[in-house]
Amino acid sequence: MNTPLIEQPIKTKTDKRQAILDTALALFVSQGFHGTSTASIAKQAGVATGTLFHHFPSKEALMECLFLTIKQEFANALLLNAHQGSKLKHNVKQLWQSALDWSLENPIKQLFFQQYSMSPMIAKNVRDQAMNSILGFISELIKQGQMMGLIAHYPVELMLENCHGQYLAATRFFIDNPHLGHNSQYRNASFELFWKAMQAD
Amino acid sequence: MNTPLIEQPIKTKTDKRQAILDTALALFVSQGFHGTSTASIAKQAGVATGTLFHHFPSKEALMECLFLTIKQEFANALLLNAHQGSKLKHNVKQLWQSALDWSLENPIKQLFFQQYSMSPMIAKNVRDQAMNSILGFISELIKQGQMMGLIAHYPVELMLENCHGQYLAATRFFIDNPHLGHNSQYRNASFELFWKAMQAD
Amino acid sequence: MNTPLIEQPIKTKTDKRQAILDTALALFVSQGFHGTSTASIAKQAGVATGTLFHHFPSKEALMECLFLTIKQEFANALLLNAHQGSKLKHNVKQLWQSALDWSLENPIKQLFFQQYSMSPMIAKNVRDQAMNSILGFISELIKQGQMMGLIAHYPVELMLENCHGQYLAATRFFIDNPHLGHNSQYRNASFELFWKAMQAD
Amino acid sequence: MNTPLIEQPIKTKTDKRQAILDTALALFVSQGFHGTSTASIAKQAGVATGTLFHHFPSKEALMECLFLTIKQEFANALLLNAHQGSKLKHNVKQLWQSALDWSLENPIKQLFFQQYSMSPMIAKNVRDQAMNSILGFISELIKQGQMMGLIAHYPVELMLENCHGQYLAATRFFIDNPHLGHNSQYRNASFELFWKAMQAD
DNA sequence: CATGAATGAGCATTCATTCAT
DNA sequence: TATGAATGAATGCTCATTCAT
Repeated sequence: MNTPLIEQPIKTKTDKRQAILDTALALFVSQGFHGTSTASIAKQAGVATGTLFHHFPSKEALMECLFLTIKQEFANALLLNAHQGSKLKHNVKQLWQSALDWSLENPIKQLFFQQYSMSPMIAKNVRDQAMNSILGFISELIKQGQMMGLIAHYPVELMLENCHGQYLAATRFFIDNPHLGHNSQYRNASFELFWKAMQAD
Repeated sequence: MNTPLIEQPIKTKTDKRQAILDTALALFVSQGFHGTSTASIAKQAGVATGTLFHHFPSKEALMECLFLTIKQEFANALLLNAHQGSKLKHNVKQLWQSALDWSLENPIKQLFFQQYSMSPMIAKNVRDQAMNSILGFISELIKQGQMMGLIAHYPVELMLENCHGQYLAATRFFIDNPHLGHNSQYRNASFELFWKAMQAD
Repeated sequence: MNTPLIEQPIKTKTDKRQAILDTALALFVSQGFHGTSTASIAKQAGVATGTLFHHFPSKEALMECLFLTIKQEFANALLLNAHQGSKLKHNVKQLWQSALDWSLENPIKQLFFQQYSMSPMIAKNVRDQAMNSILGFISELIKQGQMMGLIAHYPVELMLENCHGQYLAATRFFIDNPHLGHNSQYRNASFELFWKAMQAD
Repeated sequence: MNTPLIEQPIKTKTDKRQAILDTALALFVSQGFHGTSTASIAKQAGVATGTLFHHFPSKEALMECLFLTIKQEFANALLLNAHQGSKLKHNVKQLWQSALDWSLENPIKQLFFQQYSMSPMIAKNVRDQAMNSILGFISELIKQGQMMGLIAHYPVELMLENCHGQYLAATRFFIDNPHLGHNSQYRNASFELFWKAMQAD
């Protein structure tokens, strides 16, 4: 980036759209969806109110886009680090760590999930779609583990919901206690709790 | 107004207050807090708009009252059935079953928790207070179990959060799949997942 | 109504509703429906913006109410002065004069009709309903005249539309030229044009 | 951009201007002036939003241009078929038929007149100008007929307004009842009503 | 000439809350 | 206590118009 003679804040078109998304994320998390006016998003993003509606047909659509974008980001982070080693437990632990890492590196986005993953703010079909695309992958892992005799034989849907619940609980804990986020005792404990629930006896 | 010859259904003061609470519960769950206007609560409860504000100083206060009332109801249901038998696992299972039962018998109230237990709608201190009053009791159980060597020695706060997460996951599952609510295979599975996570090796 | 010690401008509930209707009439005529904001109606009527929506569910509903109210007023004025004499032409002339008089006494309301009677602003069914309730009465007169051999035998619907068209033209003329409104030469001419079209040869 | 080998449908400048006018006509009639956004006109005309403003300085100017263009078209159609025969009634009938024909062949444009000829949408001077240029011609016909003793001696301005009113009524009727548009009984009736009003006794 | 992203004033409507009765 | 008409600030969204490319 070379220093221009005169500092000019130039925003490309993509920048504006992204600025709106970034600002919306921050405000939705800190003030809630209804507590955040479209005017305040636009203002803080440095664009006109009309611009928001040029890029997103409605406030709800903006929220939906935000949700799907972040979910995808999370899914990418998980898959990127997923090793297909021969030891299932090791693979699962890797996954768990990646998920924890992502949430610690993106605390705002994680808070966004905590608040909106189950809220009626986001249309049920969008929620389910996003969820299934990730949990579908976990679902396969569980079935595979059961066939190998490494994972307990409980109904898969129940186990999936349980995985999700334990993951949300763990991130909630680490975000409320950020100084423990890299404490291996706590991180291992969180995984062990999870794994003990899942493993075959 | 003279005394009518024919008895007319008269709502006592307490009735009106309760009608407002009941209606608010139903509407907050189905339409969300912000999606529910005080006018609609009053109308559906069969009272005037002003009446709501005679009983509750504000919409937020009404929500807070609702939240605390239901939490207390839940706590009462748990404690009522809590046996202090000698076998810890049995006691815990009893507790788990009571909690599941309550959520199945009060699905609307459970949905209310799912939606609002972690939402910024309810002031953090109120949320924490309600939570600790119940989890305080669970916390004691865990410590006791650890001392007896029956429960794994992970940090208690982490375990507490995990308990809560697993409970929310289980009720979410059973409310989404009501026909499995009394299927003992699923109910036992949900407890086993939980207990395996908690138990000492 | 006794004189209060201190003159207080008190508006009863009905007053406010009526003030809104009156103001809306004046503004819709002078600035058009879309050119008139609900805020300006409320302000000029001396009420809060919310009050307008307390009495009318929407701006369109306000317009519809205005339209039907004025149409009814017009119909009442016509019927009030309708004599059932034995001479048809005399009766019809009486009617024509009453209609002209009403429009001259209520120029704003007449302008309202000129602007909105055929505009898509008012739902077609509302327009037709209002129209038929008055034209139904005219329709009977025409049929009766035809049976008596006093009115030409053209299709009734066509004659009705023609009556309406001539009436609008006449009032347009007199409102554009107010000084001729009571000039009997012009008034008689307007009636003669009309009657000659209608009469049997 | 190099010359393409294959001919591609290219819109010439005039095409785009005309496309905008055509689209505006259709939309103004079906949705009203205020109900039609310039963006929607541009989109449906297949041009960019900015293009509309290259051809017309404002939405109002577009409307004015549309109005004058169509009025001229109508005037041309009338004059084209106007025979200057020796029998006045025959000439007038010819004119009436031409006018009816034009309105039946151009129903959208006729609806445009019905909606906007008297609306405050179009500046009064533009309206009057367009009107007089045509009615000036009619005005001459009336005076001529009066001098020949064929047309009744009422004030000319009143008769002009009456002509216009009857014409609007007739086209309204035929557009609402398209199947009668070529029924000679109805067409003749519409003329006879008109002519009887005008003719000298 | 043509484009379409950007603008920001303006609008209809909502809603928690008040208060005279 | 109970009522419900009245309030007016706040909000999501629209749209004619501009301008850099």
